[in-house]
Amino acid sequence: MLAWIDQFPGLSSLDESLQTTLVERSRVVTVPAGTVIFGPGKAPESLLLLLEGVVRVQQVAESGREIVLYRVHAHESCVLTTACLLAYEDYSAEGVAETDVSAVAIPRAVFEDMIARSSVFRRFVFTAYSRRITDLFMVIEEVAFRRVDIRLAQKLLELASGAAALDVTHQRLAAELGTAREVVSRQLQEFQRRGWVAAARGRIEIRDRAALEAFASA
Amino acid sequence: MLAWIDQFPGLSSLDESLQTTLVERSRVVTVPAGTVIFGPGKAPESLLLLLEGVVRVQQVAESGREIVLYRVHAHESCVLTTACLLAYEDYSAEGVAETDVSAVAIPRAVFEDMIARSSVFRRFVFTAYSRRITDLFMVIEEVAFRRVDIRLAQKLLELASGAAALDVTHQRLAAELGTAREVVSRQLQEFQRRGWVAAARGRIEIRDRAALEAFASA
DNA sequence: CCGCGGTCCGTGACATTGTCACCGACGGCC
DNA sequence: GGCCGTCGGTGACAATGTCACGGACCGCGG
Repeated sequence: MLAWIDQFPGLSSLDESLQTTLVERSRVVTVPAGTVIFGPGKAPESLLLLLEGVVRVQQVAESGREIVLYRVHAHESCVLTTACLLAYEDYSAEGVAETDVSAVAIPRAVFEDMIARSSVFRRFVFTAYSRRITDLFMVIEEVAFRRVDIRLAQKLLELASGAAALDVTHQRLAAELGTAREVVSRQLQEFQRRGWVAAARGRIEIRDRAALEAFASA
Repeated sequence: MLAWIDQFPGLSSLDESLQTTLVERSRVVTVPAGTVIFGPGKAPESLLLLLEGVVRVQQVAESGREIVLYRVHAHESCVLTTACLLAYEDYSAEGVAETDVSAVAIPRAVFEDMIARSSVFRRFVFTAYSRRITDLFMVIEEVAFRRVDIRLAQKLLELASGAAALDVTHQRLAAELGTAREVVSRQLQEFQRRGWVAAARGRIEIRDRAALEAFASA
């Protein structure tokens, strides 16, 4: 039952004995879509390595406005927020299971032990860290310096990921971008006027991908 | 010459032998104000622990717009950006010495060694990490959700830090907040009209701290 | 002393984005 | 069918960002 380790390239070169330790001292958990995995007042007690599903990490303001910081996909880990919570207290981001999720939970003590014993594990953790931090830098750059119409076009393409349509509400798109619903609605109308998309309740169809892509990279 | 370790509360409980190792295998460096310590195309090869001075970490967009992410003060470390660079490559933030800086430079190999050998050192590093990440979350929240007039008032009070006046240009304030100079100029005029501040070329005098504070916390 | 170049700041017109207060449409559900 | 919650559209307005200026100020060399 060492199977899951193979899903994490950064861990496959761990010593045989450490692999065994890691597998024996962790357990696989599953949570249904929509679960708040961690957040203010709900510190995780383990480091999660995702086997299946997607976790969305977002920030919620008192005003109710939201912004998505990044997503953790299968074969990635929640290091940043987790380790953050291990060391420090106050906190405002939350992680939500976007789909049903299964993950390996590594208890804090095991995490510390592995960090101490394995340079491979250290590299795994620090690499994951730096990738997330780079994501945060990108979010800051986007929010501070880029126009919302451009960002919306990018986000539509990203969420569609090749499909011809995506099921998403204006409110959700606004939360992705950290803006207001009305702004998204207006921009979508404009996109629609230009024939780039077609909108229906909770659904957006991509009509002219090329044009959207050109606009998104402007 | 174990003196500098005492300046870092998180390290003072290190084993005697590890303290010695750390001091022997690192060296103290000094850089003049204005130096770009790290940035795109200039990866640091060491972890820096600041003994004296302030390092400003900021992001610069192609458009020339800037935003300050956080500052590293004496008795803190540059873990985030440094370890980030140790593990991962592309990067867009830069660190600038705001004052003359003296710091302990811990080479990468020593850093890794200490992480492996000392739980105290690990705690020191992860705590510093999480503090910075919390800073980044705050920046995102500020930029995405808060009004610039409020943020400007906060920033003025923060930069003045008790003094009656501060020497800073509108351009610099704009970079602190990630906005445009014109916006700062307009807001400062409004503050001046209300009698809260008095502005001169490169200098802002705080006239009514109480009012500013009240406004900043609104 | 004067001129000169660079930095710093002010300004008006305009585009973009955010906020507020609505309203109607639509979809389940009893 | 009526009710209710979600979803999206709208207009007016405020806040913020952009652009293109121009003038004030500073240090410096002639």
